[in-house]
Amino acid sequence: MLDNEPLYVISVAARLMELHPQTLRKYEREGFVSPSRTTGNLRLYSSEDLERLRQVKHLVEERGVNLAGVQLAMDLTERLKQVRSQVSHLSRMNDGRLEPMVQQIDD
Amino acid sequence: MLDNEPLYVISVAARLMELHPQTLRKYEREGFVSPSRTTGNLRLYSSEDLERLRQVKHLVEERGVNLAGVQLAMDLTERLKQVRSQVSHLSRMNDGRLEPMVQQIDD
DNA sequence: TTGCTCCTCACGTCACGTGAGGTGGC
DNA sequence: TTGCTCCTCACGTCACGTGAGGTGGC
Repeated sequence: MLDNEPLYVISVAARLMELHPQTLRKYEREGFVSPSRTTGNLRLYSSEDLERLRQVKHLVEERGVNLAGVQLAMDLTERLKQVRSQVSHLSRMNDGRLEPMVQQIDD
Repeated sequence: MLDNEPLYVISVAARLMELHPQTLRKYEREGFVSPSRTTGNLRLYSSEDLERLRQVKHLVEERGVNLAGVQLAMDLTERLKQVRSQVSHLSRMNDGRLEPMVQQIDD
């Protein structure tokens, strides 16, 4: 985390994300995001927090997934990311002699 | 598909799966399962169909995922399966010299 | 004929978003 | 003080499961 990273209180974060402040609090309760706090207990959202919120918002609004589904999808996406990094590691060990078997599809 | 594979009409499939017949029809409408049909248009569920239903039932009942989330989870699981097969292929090419970087976690 | 199947429509329940209400400290 | 924040409670809406109702063919 950078020292001069911008941080946003909930009203600003909510406006930036076009989400209701109560929704941000709910997503925190669900464990999707963990904003830091001021000594006065006010939430401070980092760019990283906003990025997480963007992912959740996309799954909920665009894809109609409920919060249990968001949880699962983020777990699976994380695993996929790990296994893909393993593929890229193994490919490098193979000195570029192999073609990828599976094309990466991004959505 | 085997010739002598057992097939079940909806009442039997529903009893085996402990799901309401209307729920089976709904899951078909959602594209989670595609039972074959008799010439008289009756649904016939194969063991493969039941396995798909088992997965859906698990995600819905145990994990609380809605149907949009089930769709997404099954897509991601399929991709994970493909990438993992790629890992195992690459590992074999490496002649067993490498340790796996990532442990497979099954749930 | 009986008991199944097909379909559509409707209702109860629950999750989720969001507003209200009361509090307290920059 | 004002306008924010904190929290909890409550309500409207929508998705989903499931029942009813009417049909038709093994």
